[in-house]
Amino acid sequence: MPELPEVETTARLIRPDLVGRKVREVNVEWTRTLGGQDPFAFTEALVGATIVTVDRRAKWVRIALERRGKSVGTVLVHLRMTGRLVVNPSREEAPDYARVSWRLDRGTLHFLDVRKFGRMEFFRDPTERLAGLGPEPLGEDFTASWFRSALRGRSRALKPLLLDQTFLAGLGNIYVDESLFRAGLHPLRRSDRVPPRRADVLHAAIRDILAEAIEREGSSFDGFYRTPEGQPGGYQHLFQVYGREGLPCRVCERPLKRIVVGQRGTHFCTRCQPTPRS
DNA sequence: CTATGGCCCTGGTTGC
DNA sequence: TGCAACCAGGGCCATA
Repeated sequence: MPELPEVETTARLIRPDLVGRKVREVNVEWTRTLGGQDPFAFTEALVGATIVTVDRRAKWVRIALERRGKSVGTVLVHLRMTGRLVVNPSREEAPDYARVSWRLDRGTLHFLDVRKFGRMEFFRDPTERLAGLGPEPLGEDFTASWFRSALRGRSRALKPLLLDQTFLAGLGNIYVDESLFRAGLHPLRRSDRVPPRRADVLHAAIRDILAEAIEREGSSFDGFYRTPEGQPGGYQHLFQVYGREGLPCRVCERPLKRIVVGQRGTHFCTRCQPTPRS
């Protein structure tokens, strides 16, 4: 499932094929991908516009558009579970599971999505849509001291709190489990009971793991995530706990455990991440 | 504020 | 072999 590293990789790899391109035609094959927006209005907003930037905020890919040198809006793409963005040379037939396609003056951008949870939405000003998001884990705002007091200010279990995009933006199920393992923290530990020193370790773990995963172009393990070029990522080879239920912990060799927390599969080591007292 | 559960979706896996 | 039930899960929403 695409999380920050996979979305970052996607944005980086499609950017060179998109920046400077003009949208010639838009095809909406699955209306709900537009998240309730009218397909005609969506198409009208895009056709004739030129792509000026492609970047990422949280798990959103942002594609900014202009006309005659003036900004006209931004398309936000959320890959959710199985979404992918790929750019094909023009004239090729739309690949399987193409939900929205943009024919460009050179090539075609396809939004592929098996499970149809993904979204592609147009905003004149995307600020409001992104307003509630927490800080970027790799950004300057996400400091150890901010994190320490932010944890103290909440009293939720770490796992759901780190998944909460309004608290911290970009983590998903995989990288939360991996970060908690590296920091030696149980997923059900309450955030306000994390000692400051340990909060610092978790802070570093989150940043280091995300950076390492970006270096390896994300994680591929279930046949879904691929880079826009069709290649699997490489970080799955470095998983310590995710998807390793029953296998020996790489640190202490005790079999790893899987529980369900907030309807999410949660993987951890009972020895390296001791159970909180209450 | 926090917790829980349903919903959206489909392909792959499991169970009989 | 065939088929139905079940599962994964990010974000959002309703409810307690």
